[in-house]
Amino acid sequence: MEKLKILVVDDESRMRKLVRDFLVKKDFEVVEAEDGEEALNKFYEQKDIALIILDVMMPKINGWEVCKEIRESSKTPIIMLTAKGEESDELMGFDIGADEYISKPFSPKILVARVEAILRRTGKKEEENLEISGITIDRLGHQVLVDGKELELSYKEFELLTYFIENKGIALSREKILNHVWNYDYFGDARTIDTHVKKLRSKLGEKGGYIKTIWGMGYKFEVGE
Amino acid sequence: MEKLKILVVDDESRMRKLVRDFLVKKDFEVVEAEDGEEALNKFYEQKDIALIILDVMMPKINGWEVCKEIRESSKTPIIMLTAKGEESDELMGFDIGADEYISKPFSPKILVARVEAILRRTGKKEEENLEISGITIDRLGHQVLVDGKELELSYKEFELLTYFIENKGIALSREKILNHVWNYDYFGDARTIDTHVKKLRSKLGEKGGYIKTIWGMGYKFEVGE
DNA sequence: AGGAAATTTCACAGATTTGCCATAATCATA
DNA sequence: TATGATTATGGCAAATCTGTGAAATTTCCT
Repeated sequence: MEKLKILVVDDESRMRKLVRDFLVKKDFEVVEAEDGEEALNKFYEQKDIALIILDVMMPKINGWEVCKEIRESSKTPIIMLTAKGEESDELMGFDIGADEYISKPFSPKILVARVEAILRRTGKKEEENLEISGITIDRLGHQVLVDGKELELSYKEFELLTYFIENKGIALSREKILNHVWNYDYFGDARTIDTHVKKLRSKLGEKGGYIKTIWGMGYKFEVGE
Repeated sequence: MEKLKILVVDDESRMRKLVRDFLVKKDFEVVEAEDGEEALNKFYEQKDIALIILDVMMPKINGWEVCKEIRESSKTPIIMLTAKGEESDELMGFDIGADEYISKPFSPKILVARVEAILRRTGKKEEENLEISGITIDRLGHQVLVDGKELELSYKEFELLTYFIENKGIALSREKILNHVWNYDYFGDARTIDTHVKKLRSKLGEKGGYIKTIWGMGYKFEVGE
């Protein structure tokens, strides 16, 4: 699977390195820029920046300007970093369309968590294959390979499994599943899901156990444990 | 999605109306109160106030008192409105746990921006993990790790523990717990909470002691002491 | 239209959870 | 320390939820 590219903009190289290290550890690809101008250039050069982490205080063009400029033509998520919780800054941050606001000093852990949360929310992996512990989902081909061998699934089964794997580790209520895998105007019985889960589990064989039941709530796809 | 409820407290009806109009335009639901007493009542009646806008100067109970009282049992964001930018006021506002401080006169636009910023900031929590002294709550995964190991909890147990930890350090009455963790239409015995606390404590092992009993009142999650 | 495959619905058995009670243990206070 | 009030606990029955197999429907092809 392609790594997601994140543009990190800060004039302090120490800060960029810090952030980069954490992001790389989480398997993102990092592009750096040390001022607003370079940031804009890199952003336009690379067409596939998935998210931007933007320091406010920078020489030449400051963070607000960069944010505004990018918002003219793109909805790429932006996280703003500002020194201390200056209120006016915060206000401006949201007004001009930043998605998040984190004040320095921050824990890299938090930053990474936010990044992941945002990317999850905006989820832009439409066309890529998903793979997890021997199960490969080929979206374009609409087929699933288990340990390299094709697994025959019906349409709904495929959609359901894909949804599970897209959201691995996340507990999904039946209602949520219904809304995503079925049409929004489906008013049938939520227990239908159970039946599909049953078939999925059985077709997945030993890997069927990855679809865990969360009693009183729904299901969750999770490997291990 | 449900509209978020905002409680607007000010003795001047003109001011309330002004604020309300702006908030309603931004698709919030507004509840009004014209003095501190009414504010507290409304706050406790409605279980789902998302944010409070609180004027300081008010008859009966003033804004500071209201803020303090609410903070005894809740972390609901509070924005204080005070006449003039008196520093002492501002300081006090933050000391007693207000989240923001806006001095009159202010532009409603600013107020709305702050409201949105705060809700954004605090609302994020849905997606983030909570961690405290070895107990990690993975909300998305609907599971709890104790010192890295998964702890099996039932649905209610999970909800209850999450609620405790979200409000760590705050004494929670049984009624309040009931209102948050149980459905609004539950009219059973408040003693049921005791039973769940019992199970939680037992499952948490030595960490079970963090759930403290507040005699005659309810419970509180607190590490140490 | 006929038939096969895919989806849903249904009902029941088996699990798990939840709420409540009785009793023991604690606490606050006179 | 005695007493009334409040909380802790173990146990139980009722309520709730899930897994399944099978039947009922719908969809899709030919």
